[in-house]
Amino acid sequence: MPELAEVELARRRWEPALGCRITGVETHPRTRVFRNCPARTIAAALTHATLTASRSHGKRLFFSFRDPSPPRPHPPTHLEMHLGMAGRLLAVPPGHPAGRHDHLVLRTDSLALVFSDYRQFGRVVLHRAVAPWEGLPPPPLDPCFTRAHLAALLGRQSRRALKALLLDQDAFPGIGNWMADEICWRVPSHPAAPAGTIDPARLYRVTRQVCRGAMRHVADRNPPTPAAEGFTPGRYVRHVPPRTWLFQHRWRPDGSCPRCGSALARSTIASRTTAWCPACQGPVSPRA
DNA sequence: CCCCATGTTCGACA
DNA sequence: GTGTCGAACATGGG
Repeated sequence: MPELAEVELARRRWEPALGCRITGVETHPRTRVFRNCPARTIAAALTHATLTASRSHGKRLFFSFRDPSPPRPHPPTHLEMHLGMAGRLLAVPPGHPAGRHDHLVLRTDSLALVFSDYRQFGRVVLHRAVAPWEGLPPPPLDPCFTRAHLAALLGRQSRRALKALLLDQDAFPGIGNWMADEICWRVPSHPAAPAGTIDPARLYRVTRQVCRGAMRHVADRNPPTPAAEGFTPGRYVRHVPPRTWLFQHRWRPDGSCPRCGSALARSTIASRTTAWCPACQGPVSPRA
């Protein structure tokens, strides 16, 4: 699921509970999403706390909580989540029972907030610190992600394949496999082309276009919660980018380029299945 | 049974 | 130090 727009959508799904007090916390009896942190520690930190803020940063999510009890200054509580390959955040009716793949359920009076992940590649990390998101590299839609910043990236890693660089979360936080292909296709440039051969201004424009478009089509058009009362996880709708995007064609066995109609090529580049248009982007990997 | 999957991490290796 | 690659993680779908 989750690249930056899906992650932002996940954040919005929990947003209706802003200002709500957590009345109870349930954790899956056998889960690895908390990694080394005992589930009891998570539950203890969040029970009776109030959800005060949330933010998404690339593929990371942060939820901030205010502790009720001690009036003493103490380290703030932040919950960081990563959705891995199959993680989802849902808001369901308050009494909704935890399902087989629900690893964390935060109960409030009006909603239950669920972290669900059947593959368990996701993770949930408890931070007891001030602003754990500080110092992270800027995602493409961050004001700090400037043309100069991108040009410096391309210069520093000029020999790396463009796709490998796009997938590097220290360089392009929030870009994943499908957005990387979408960006290469729009530049247009072969995914294996050395980063140093790419025009920084062009890549900057296309990267921002794809990120903004993904936000519009995926995060903005999918409502945070289903409209109907008595909703269940299955009632969530799913909007994806339109057919003018490579996204809609990349997995079809007979997929063709939405720009020129040529048959798409598919092979493994940067260790990931990659789709591209041989006519628009070149049939083989160019050399530096 | 086989293969694949919008991700990250770790160890091996050129 | 660089950069790449395969395996592992756990589960479901074709």
